[in-house]
Amino acid sequence: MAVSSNGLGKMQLQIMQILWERGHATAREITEELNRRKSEAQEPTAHSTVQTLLRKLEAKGAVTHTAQERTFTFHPVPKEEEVTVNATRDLLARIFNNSAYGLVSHLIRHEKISPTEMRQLRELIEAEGSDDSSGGKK
Amino acid sequence: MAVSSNGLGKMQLQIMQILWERGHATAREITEELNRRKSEAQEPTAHSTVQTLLRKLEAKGAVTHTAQERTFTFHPVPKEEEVTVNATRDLLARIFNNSAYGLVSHLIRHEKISPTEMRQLRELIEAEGSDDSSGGKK
DNA sequence: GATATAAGTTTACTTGGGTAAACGATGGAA
DNA sequence: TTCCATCGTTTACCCAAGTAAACTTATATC
Repeated sequence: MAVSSNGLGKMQLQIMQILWERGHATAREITEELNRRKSEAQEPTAHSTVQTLLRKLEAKGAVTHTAQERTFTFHPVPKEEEVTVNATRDLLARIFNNSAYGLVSHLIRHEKISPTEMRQLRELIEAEGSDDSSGGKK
Repeated sequence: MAVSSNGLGKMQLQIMQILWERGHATAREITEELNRRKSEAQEPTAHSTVQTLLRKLEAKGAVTHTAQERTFTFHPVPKEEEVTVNATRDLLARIFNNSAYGLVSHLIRHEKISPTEMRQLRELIEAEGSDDSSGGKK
């Protein structure tokens, strides 16, 4: 394995994201959307590459397909949230010693957060801090 | 490439972490520390594997070495913070559409944060929110 | 009906991470 | 002085991701 311990590579993740947004898509649609998203100037991804990636995604159970005539429509299997949770936990474990606090303080120190977002964040934390039964945790 | 777009694999990152902690170390020290850290029950990593990894790390400029007699002492090249920033930005870009706020709110919703940490977090955000000149940002 | 088009399938290659045995050299122990 | 432990080096796999051409088949078109 490699990258992100979601079990999904960079391209694979992008394909999943397209599927999550649309609900489902054909290989052709995915190829086009993928290339629409990358800035011109960089090589578009070949359609056959996308098909190979879909194949590998299906092999590992990340997508399924249904057939319309002779065209496949692909459906995402894992929920986006699940992948998000895994990817985040991976970073947490690998870099922040499983300290969510460590990650947040890193973000505040090193990443730009607009005043608006800062305010929202404050509200979020106020709410969560005073009411511990908000139910989101795991 | 793969995993984490720090340009460092899982093992490579662990080696770097040991080097950051100690400042420097021999291959043998790294192997031992690495295996000390993994729970018994799982296979220790062979020393030659560690040497190969060090070699690859050196090839990509992540470590350098100095020789004492016929033993190499390895030194980390990038700062830990730099790698942390990159790994975090990678997650941010790939999963959270570059929204630090999105990541933080995800953490609050899905990861356990102790009341103590929650309080520290609140303080951190209060401080940052009211005083914008804390200098950490980039 | 011949053919271009487009879908899926097969095959193949590159790169990078991880794993580790085999090998050569050297220095200390017996 | 011989031999073993230990360096570092060389060599060799395996696997996953990514890339994509080549191939097969079927359909729609001229």
